Amino acid sequence: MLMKESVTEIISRSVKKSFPDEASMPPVFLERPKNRSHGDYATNIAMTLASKLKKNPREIAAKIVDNIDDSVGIIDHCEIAGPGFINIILTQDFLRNILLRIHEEVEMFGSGNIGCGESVNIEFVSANPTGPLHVGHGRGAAVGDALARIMSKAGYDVTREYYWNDAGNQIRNLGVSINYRIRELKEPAFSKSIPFPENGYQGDYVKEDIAEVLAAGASTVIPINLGKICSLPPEEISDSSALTAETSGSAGAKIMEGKILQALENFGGITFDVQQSEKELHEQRDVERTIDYFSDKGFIYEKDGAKWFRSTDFGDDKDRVVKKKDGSLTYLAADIAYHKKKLDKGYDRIIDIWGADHHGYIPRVRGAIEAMGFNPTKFNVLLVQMVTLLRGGKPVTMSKRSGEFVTLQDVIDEVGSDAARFFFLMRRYDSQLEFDLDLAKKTTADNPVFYVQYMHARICSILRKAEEEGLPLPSFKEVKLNLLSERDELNLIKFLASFPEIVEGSAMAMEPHRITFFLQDLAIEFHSYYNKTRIITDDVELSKARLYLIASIKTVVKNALTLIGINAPERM
RNA sequence: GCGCCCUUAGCUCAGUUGGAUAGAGCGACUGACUACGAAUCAGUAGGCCGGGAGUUCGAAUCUCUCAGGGCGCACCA
Repeated sequence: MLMKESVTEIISRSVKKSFPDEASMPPVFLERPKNRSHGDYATNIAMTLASKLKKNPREIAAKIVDNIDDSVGIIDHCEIAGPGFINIILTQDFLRNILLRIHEEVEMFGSGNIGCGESVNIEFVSANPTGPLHVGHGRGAAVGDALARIMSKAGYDVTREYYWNDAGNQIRNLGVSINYRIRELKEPAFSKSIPFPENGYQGDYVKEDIAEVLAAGASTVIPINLGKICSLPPEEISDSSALTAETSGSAGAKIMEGKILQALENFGGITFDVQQSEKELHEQRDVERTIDYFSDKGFIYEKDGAKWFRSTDFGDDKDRVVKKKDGSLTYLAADIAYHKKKLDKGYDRIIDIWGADHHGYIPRVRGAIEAMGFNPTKFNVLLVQMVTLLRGGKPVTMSKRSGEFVTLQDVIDEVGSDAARFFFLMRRYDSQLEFDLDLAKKTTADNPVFYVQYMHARICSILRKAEEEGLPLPSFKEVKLNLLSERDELNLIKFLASFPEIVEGSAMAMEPHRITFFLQDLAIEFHSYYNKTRIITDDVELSKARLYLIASIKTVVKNALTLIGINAPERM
């Protein structure tokens, strides 16, 4: 049980005991006061009861405090402050015993069950397989992966999913781009007479990662007809309706999918439980069936030769086409089928992580979800804001059209996976992020990721040193924890004790950045403590107690870093 | 034109259900190495929480309005 829960329960019991005649009482909420002199926890319950009971909040508070029955010895004492806050001060013994729990639970410390096994599907990245991942995708990946880890830790049953948009026009556009590059490889003069396809993908990867591979016959996943591509009349190379375009596009997409998954693997080992292909939804007629299902329910009508989803019935500002005049299905149609498939699997909650530029798309998908009878509040879209890379204090210019952009892999190669992950999680996901590449590489305290990892390495170093001096990490029985009586030491213990609550709050609010902030705050506290306090002293008992403390810190730091997919180095 | 998000210290940002004197980091300035990692630490300065109105015991937080910035408004994906 969380420390906070135990305290909440004690206060709740006292509230009931103080006012037994009241049928219903508002729940007790505890907060951590910003000001440390206001205790370890504070509650405003007396103030919220004041209007209901028509009494002075301070009187109510006094009564509640009087009726507190704390047999376990968690609460040292309470103070009534200001307009009627109850400030709660915990006993030092109770706090110190948290260290025992950390040493017992090790990597499990921080786990909780606020999720109650609720099944959650988190879909993230889902970048189109028409090009490499760029920095924006990297942020989505960092957020999604961390959220999945955090929610798992908090007791949710998490499924991680990637949706491949491997069908439609963009794949054919990729196909004509590939065909053009293949032709160019085979006939060096080709590009002089025929211009590059208008909607084509200009990036070098089309040439280097796809066309060269296919031209060499190296990919066998989807066979392409090289002879046909090379014998096409030159003006038809840009014809995206040609079968060769689709085949080459699919072959190229397969190659890109591999590259994307590899980049994610390199990014702190991001993997997925489920990968859903859009093409497959079409091939298995899931999309057609979903439209039929919507038709049966009366959500579809025909106008101007197209089929429309009546999304305005569900809060959208206009109805949306699902089947075009030419008989082809829209992207939305497939996406509805895709979400139906997820819902049919029975998830309690669906979380989609999208780039913020897709926000206009939410009402129609939410509408479709509501139309399927799913509670729309269980469908969450996290919109991840854009990233600006800075080098030398100046934004790095990127243009998707010309194919000049910095890929996620480039950033990983330059600053490392750990720093990239940390930087992507240094802000709330919904605020724009400035990513300073120079800062991310620095090995000084200015660089937050370094500063945090250094805390871990430093602790490891001290523990090694202690061991060399014949002071191995003591067991709980050999430690006199009451020697940890410095203010800094108790503060550090409080930090560690709050970790499970941080995880819980982070999971419930779906805000991974809270873990990053927690780590930075803890690092400040630790480095400061280290600087004014010697861990290894002539006093063996005191040294043992302090070693026990810093070993606890090490465990919590490692657990927190793991939640955001970052290594906890023993040496740097 | 309509819709969504944003505006907090010089810069980049936190601020959990509305709570007490609004917090960090960076940058700036002043200090600390016979040391378990100075790859660090201690201290100082810096604010009308974009403006205005409302809701209430109480607002950075909720509502309205105005200004400034970003992003969307396809039978594209």
